[in-house]
Amino acid sequence: MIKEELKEYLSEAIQQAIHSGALAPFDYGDLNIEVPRDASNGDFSTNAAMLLAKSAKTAPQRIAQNIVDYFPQDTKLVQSVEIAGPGFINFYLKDGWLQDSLYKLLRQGDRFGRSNQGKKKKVQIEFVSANPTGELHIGNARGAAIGDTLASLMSLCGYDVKREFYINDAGNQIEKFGVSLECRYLQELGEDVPFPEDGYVGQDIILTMRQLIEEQGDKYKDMEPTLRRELLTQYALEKKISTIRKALCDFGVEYDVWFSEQSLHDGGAVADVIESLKEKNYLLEEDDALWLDCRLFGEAKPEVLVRANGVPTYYAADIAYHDNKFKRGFDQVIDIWGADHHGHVARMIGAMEALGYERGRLQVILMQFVRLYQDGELLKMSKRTGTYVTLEELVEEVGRDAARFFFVMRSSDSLIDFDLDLAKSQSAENPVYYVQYAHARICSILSAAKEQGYNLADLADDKIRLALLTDESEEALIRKMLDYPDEVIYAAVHREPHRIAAYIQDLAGAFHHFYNNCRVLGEEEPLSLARCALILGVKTIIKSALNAMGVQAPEKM
RNA sequence: GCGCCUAUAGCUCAGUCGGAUAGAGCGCGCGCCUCCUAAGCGCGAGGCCGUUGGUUCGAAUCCAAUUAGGCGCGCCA
Repeated sequence: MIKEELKEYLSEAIQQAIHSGALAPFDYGDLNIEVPRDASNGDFSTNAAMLLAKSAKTAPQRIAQNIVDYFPQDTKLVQSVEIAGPGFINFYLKDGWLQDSLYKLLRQGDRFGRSNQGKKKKVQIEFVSANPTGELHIGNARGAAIGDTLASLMSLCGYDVKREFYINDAGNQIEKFGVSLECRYLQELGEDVPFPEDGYVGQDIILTMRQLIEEQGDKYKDMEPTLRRELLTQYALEKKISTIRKALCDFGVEYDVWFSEQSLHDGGAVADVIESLKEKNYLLEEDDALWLDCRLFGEAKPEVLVRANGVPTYYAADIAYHDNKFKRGFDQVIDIWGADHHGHVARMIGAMEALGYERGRLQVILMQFVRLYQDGELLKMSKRTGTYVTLEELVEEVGRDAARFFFVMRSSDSLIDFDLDLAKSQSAENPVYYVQYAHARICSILSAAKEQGYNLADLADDKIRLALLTDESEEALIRKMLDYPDEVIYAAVHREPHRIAAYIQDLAGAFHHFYNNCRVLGEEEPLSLARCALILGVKTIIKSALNAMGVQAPEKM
């Protein structure tokens, strides 16, 4: 809000300078106001003069001087404007602006941090979408943490966000799954059946079949194999999906939609989308298979859509799925995939373009892998062989809050080495506790204040003398608090949820610094009340940010 | 071989369309609880921002090359 105001003054100054002939007319785009790292460079600053030097064909210093000369004199906000370094323009605001801003922040309460950046644009975020043939592993946990947090942040920014899980309940994997299930089923009934070489050796599917036998006995034993596999698969999928749903729910993630791949085949959507690609002349027939000519949108080679055996590929189904997303009216579709799906990105985006959807409406965020170490050895994770650490185990080991914070705080571009042996000790050192501790401390102070008879009913009232908050640590804290809405927007717009984790650590740090510098209780009442108001604001922001990350904000620790 | 991601303090990582003296946590050294939660705070040591070249007023950030690691390049998903 202050940045916007400064931007207007700045733009006014440039126009005045041009109008009076001090500067030759030129185009200036979006002006950038930032908060200097070092407060001695002003409360706010802009590098506009340096950026404009080229298009204005004038030295940065001269532009800066002209802007300063024509800067509005009588604003209620700005105390002074000066030029520094190679052409920075630094703004110093009038005393009390921080405290006034804090007042506005407090009036907004838990709406502080929300914005209309997204203008209710309809956004769908698809994440995790793990094969329902096994349990969720630690890599899925990362995707869950990132996707859910991004969704929350975008919601705060005024996007209309839906979370979606795509269930791969069709195709080859499911066939193999069925064969493995059938084999385990028969083995559990005492038959000597060899286990398929590429089957799913996980213990979990043995347990699932055991459960089936307990519930329904051996009634599938003499059934026709194809039908039997189908029924066993159906049974196991339901179990698996509900297990997955529960694990995610325990991890704090709830989806709006669980979308079945099979439904796309059954409903004819796959056939339809192939037909429309055919009409647009994107298809080739070769070796009895049907290919999408990806070269038409810049890819190296065609890709199979329908195999020689008549079965559509995963790619074909995924095109139909994304077509379906846009047909449901989403303006923006975001997928979060593991790095191993990298090769799939360009051809999915290309296929959407081929279908006539504007480039940019589908965006894919790739996350690098989580590598697991144990006893210094790399563990190869594989769902098929059943060697992986599950989401449940992770939550049990390190706790949901620590796990979510850990995954959200790292950029999705970074490869994570996760050492199981250190997981627990790491969790004790996890920065999440630093942030939660700040929240708990505040709660404790506020409840003590209440006990001591302070009236905390309306700390956002204009009778609270926020002007008393002039300690260096108080002002630094307020500055940090004021950053929150911009941080949320930045994280949401750039799809970088890890930034909010970094921000909230900074905020907690500023609070702890304040705590060690100033006493809240036991001062003269007006000051104590002002400080109560201050920390209430901090608490609100921490809670909002942790909530977006799916992390608890405890009242006590 | 081709494509994508990564390389910043001893370790794990941030670093805002290129901007002012490159930051945090952990670990290490010193100090701070008669006081609202010491899961905290303060001070200090620790950097060729992988390497080389380029772009410009200015590069950890952009471009090229190169080295190392991860991932992908299937009628798998």
